[in-house]
Amino acid sequence: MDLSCKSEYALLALLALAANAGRGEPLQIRQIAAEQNIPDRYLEQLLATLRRGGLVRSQRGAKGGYVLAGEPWKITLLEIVNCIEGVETQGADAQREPKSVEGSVIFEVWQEARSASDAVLQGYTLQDLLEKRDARRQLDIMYYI
Amino acid sequence: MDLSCKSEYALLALLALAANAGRGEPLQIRQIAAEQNIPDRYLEQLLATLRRGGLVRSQRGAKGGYVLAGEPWKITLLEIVNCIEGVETQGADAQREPKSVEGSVIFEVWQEARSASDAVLQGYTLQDLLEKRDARRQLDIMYYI
DNA sequence: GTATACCCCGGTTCTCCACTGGACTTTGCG
DNA sequence: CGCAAAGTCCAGTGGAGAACCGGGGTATAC
Repeated sequence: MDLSCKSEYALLALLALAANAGRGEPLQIRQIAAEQNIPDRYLEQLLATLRRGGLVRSQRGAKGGYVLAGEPWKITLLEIVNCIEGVETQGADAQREPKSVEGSVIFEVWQEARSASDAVLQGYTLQDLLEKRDARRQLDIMYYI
Repeated sequence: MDLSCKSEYALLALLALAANAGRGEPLQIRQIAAEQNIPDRYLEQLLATLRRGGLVRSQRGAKGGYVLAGEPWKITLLEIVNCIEGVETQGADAQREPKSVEGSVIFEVWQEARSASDAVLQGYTLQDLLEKRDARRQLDIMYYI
């Protein structure tokens, strides 16, 4: 599981939504895309996927936009990645039936490695990322002085 | 880090070489390719990469072939994957300079996840895989009865 | 010297990722 | 109502990389 553009864009967008969660107003695609340097037509697809996954809610029409569907401290990075990277990918991985004993042993080890990295991703929520970002900003100010 | 054909083929080939390590005779590409169902011209490239990485040694000419360069219990899966998947991939990952604070925070989390899965891969050697395979074979016999 | 292996380099096909475009629908506001 | 501003759906493109194949060269055992 390497970091793809897709996942990174989705994370950035959700982070922007989480930071905006206090105000009642929804954020629009153009705004998120502009401030995070993401191609807007592409971000649109990702937000649609996140909506179908139930992670964000959308408001159509003028003054519309997107809001986070849940609390920032309840949404883990693993949920986000699983949603954005597609469940059918897991299916394709699972349905490759092992042709040899060696193959299935290798596959088991890889699943273990995958579980390990999934556990890390499950250990972080959007809220955690916001806090890490703020801590990082403080650090940057320290360095600037 | 998902399991690619490349890595799986390389693992299978090295497993065959490890199982053959007792005898002094080298294994030939055709033999490995035939018994593991790997396209031989492709396997040739992978073995060349493994040779340049110092994981196998080759013997040219008639009665030639490949032998493991080291002891099966000293070669970890992480070494193999790093060798076969290319070091320049890590470079490309590392050299993507973060454009925003959010981006670098995300990147750090992903590195942590990567480290976790790398640790799992480092915890297994070729010898371990051979033993897992043998245990699996015993299980299959039990089921057969 | 010849057969048998590895060695090197290049090409081909195919799939997927990142990205773009256009037509449509829904909503707010004058 | 009518228009503009937003999201929604579907369809396509371009480039990159993965998997694979072929041909000619070189070393080695017999």
